[in-house]
Amino acid sequence: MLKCALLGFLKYESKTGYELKQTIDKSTGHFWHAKQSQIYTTLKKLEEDGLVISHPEPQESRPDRRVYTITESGEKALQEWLLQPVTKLDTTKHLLLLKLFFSGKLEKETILTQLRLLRNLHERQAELYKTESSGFIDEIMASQPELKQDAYLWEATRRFGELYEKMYIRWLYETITMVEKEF
Amino acid sequence: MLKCALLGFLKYESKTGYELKQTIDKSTGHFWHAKQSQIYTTLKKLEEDGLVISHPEPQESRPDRRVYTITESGEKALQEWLLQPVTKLDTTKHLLLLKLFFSGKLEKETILTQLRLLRNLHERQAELYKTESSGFIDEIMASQPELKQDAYLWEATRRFGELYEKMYIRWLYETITMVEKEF
DNA sequence: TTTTAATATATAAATATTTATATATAATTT
DNA sequence: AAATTATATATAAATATTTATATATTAAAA
Repeated sequence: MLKCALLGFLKYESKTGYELKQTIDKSTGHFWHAKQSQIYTTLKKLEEDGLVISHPEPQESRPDRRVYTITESGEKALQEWLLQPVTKLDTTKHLLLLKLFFSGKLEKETILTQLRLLRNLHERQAELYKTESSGFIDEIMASQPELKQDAYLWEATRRFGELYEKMYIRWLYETITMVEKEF
Repeated sequence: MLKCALLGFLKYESKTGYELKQTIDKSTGHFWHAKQSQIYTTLKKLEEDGLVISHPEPQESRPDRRVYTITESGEKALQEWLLQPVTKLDTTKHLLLLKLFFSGKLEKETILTQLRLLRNLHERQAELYKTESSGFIDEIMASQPELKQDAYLWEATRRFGELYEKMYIRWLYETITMVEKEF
């Protein structure tokens, strides 16, 4: 699936693996991330499949960069993927829940410390989503009005993160209270 | 990490790969799932590492089963893992969000159809969490009171699923409304 | 009563992902 | 001025996960 994500970004503009990593971290990072190494190997596979082409770009002060460009065949593959609807729930993995599930014999304080630690992390993350906030739709509509719909959808994914963190924090408070009372 | 999950289950009781698959599907499935093939290969690795041992159990009417039992060394590994706190947010992957992120140029109706389809799926899932509900804590406390704390934590993971689906559905309604208005 | 579906058991091959490592320059700190 | 950290570029090896396939019995449907 990372293949499709990379095609998605390259549709907007040609990029190097390094730049794609930066872009992903700042945009889809919270719902679709990738390590740099995966990006590089996936780009290679995309090129083998003819969905992108690359050319090296000499630089004076840095190692040469390899810039990837989506091909026509790549655009077709992207479009096909976009049109194919998602028909199953995501099966996500929650390490904290897994650990908690098996923590019945741990000390009360061990569990509470864990839950409070996570609460801090999620509260910080929730702040990030809020400050990242939605002002950028107006900016984009002023500078690149052809991206209006894109901007609304990007905002929707940010909003998901915001709601998700709120929900998570609420659950952590509930669960902390429960452990304090019942353990 | 599946290794640890399997150890967690085997700590309660020895099981075959097949049984572990059933157990996971009914308990941790919504926050930690695994394919049968992964369970079998992971059990093999656990045995190589000496964290479980297995013995074949002949059956008349079915192929022999191989029953896995946690070893002392496995219990130690499990305990170590449980005590090591989670210090990072999960980086989950949301296929719908990824697709939506790149869907700015699709037809309004294509996007709405996709979002409504997902809403149906999530509403069904939300129902499942509600009916699965929390009555089982009382049952367990009556039959196996030594599992009281375990039961409360299991219930907490179910509760997470319930809140998560509520949040997801709320976001879907919001997003559908936004697309109806802005596209 | 033959076929199909469900139960129970697993392996092989392919794909995806992470961790560790490598190289070279620029900027910053000691 | 030397050491450290950050930027920019990637590859190799290991691990995790999914998809496809295999086998044998029982129960259910046609």
